[in-house]
Amino acid sequence: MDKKYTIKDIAQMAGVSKGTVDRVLHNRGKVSPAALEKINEVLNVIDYEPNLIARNLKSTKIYRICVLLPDPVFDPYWLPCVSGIQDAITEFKAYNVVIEIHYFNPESTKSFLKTNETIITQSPDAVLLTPLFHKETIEIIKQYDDLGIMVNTFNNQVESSSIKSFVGQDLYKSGRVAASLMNLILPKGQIAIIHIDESLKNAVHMQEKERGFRSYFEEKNLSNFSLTTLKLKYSNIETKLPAFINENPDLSGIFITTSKAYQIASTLSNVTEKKIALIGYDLIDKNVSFLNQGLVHFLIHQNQKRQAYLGVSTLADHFIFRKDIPETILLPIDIINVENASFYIS
Amino acid sequence: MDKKYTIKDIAQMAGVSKGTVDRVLHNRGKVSPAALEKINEVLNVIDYEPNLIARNLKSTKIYRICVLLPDPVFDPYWLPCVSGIQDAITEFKAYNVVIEIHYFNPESTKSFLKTNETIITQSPDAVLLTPLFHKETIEIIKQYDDLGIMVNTFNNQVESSSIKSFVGQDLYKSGRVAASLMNLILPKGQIAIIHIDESLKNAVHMQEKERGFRSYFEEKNLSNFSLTTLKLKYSNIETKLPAFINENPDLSGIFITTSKAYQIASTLSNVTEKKIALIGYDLIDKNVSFLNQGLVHFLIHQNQKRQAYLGVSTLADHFIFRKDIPETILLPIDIINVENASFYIS
DNA sequence: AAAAAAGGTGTGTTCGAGCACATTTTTTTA
DNA sequence: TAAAAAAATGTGCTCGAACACACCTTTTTT
Repeated sequence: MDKKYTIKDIAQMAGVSKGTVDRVLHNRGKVSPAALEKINEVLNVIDYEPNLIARNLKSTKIYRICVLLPDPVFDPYWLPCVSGIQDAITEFKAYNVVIEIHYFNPESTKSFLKTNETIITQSPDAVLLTPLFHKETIEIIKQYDDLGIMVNTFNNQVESSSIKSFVGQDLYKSGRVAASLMNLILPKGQIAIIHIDESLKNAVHMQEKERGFRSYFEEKNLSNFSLTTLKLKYSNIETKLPAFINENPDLSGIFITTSKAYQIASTLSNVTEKKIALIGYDLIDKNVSFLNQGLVHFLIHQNQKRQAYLGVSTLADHFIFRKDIPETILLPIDIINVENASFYIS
Repeated sequence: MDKKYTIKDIAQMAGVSKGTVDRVLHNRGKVSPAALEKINEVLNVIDYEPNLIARNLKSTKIYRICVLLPDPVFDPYWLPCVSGIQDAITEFKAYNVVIEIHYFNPESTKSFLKTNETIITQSPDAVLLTPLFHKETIEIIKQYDDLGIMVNTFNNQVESSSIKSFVGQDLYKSGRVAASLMNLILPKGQIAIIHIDESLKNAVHMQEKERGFRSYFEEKNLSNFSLTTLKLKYSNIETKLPAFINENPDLSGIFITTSKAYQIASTLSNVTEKKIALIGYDLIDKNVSFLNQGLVHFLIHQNQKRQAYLGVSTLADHFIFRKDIPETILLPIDIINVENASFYIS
């Protein structure tokens, strides 16, 4: 019953040749009704699963997947993605799948567009990208779609019917998780929601997290808390943050919506002795260092490595094994404190 | 440069036949020093990676892996393992790997031994088991070793040189994680560490968690807490727990070292109105239900599904792709509260 | 009625590794 | 030096799916 049937087996059972069975299996036509019926009868009885190894061995087609990634040189946030994609490269090297990373400067739309052009000249079978620049991404995706190049996204969500799949996290919910932890650390007081970003490219990202964060406090009617939003840039943290702390003596917690918690922690430790609860995102080295020092209380792990890995591996599995590509994959919102951090760092 | 070389390519480059190349690659001998050198020269220049698909297609050998699992009928704790193994079955069905689950009654050593005998008669290539019964497991593993059957373990750790691999969690550290969360919820008071188990088969498991839990409070010198250990059985929770609560009016938190937090939560809700912080293990339905009701504050996810999956998949990867089997795989200690639970339930 | 086209079927080759076996070359022995 | 043994090397088949192509049969066209 567990026996694995081959096309040859089916041919023998149906009393035809393997060529005819092949034509039936692939709907290639040129089969008489009589033969079709005989073969279908056999197929209904047995459970035929084509041998994927044999199929793959024969196919000489090489699948090309390009990954469009912000250069980690500009932001270490993207470093784990490289490692995730390298895992995929190793895994699928044996099959006829070539995966290439193309970097762009996350601060420059021009760089983004230029790298996309390079990719288009390569005419890959699929592209995985992070839609950092909303308007430009929509344009680009349309181009890919016209060329018949499949597009998957990760990290940032963008609405487009041309996108095959999205891998990421539920940002609203992750804001709620942060809020629930903050509520555990603090009995009351003022909480600042700090967005740090040079440009506005992460705007939606950050807003969703804030929305989730606020929704928790509103829903629970926690009136002994007051929430304030603060927008900062890398360049003005050192001046604006101390000023904000002076103006808000009741401040007892800060939720940082990006991976830049370390910048807040660092500035904070120079400015005040006061114990302020910090919750941020991502296990980048500097954040973990402050976590270990006790200056950051919790980090939410967005698992970019796995996001990137899943982004390409679903594509590769689709090409090699004809697996379906799930429309959305939402990764769990991992809660990290000093005690369990080491297990998430790879 | 990325070109994939075949044995035929190497043969051509070295000016020998593919048979000779094959003998060199597999150290099968019967190769002249001259030929050896020529081939090695080529191998040093190019980066030869055998085509795993072709290798696997040829091999007619069917690998058999047996999984020895406590029947989830007796304890739903084991249910996710079944699903994890089924994932592996689906994944490796295409290759020549047959994976079978054999159930035993976790309350009966006899059942454990009997199932092992059944497995031995099947003479599989490898066995994955949960060493619930320490003494019996040691015996059994020795038997498997003598028969040349590879043994992997998961969930419970057992010392034996015959064991190839262990997949699980660092229980000491998971106790510490629980402690750090408890310390966050409570400012002070008495905390009970409750072990619930019918027999002693989980003794080591539970003790490690307790040790970790206590170590956290000792290390931090948290003198405003007092820790008490309490051992219960399924049958006497309803009587002993209320009595314990009466005797300890200062009790403000409970750490349950097994997956039976729901039993404590259920009894507690009938006995007292007092808000007692509960931290337990595992995302079984009843636990999640109490988590959603707010009666359980945190659950630590032991991810049995992934444990079981990794247990067999490392074996299958070893057989198919000759991958190394890691000696220990420690899964992350996932912190779950009501806000992020849904993402971990599959 | 002959030729052409379309329909139907089977055969044979390919992919790359692995291994059995045949063949050639070298060395040893009588 | 010839025969036997050993060593070295090459050839050819297998695994299963995919597909090209050759072949035969039936239908359509001129």
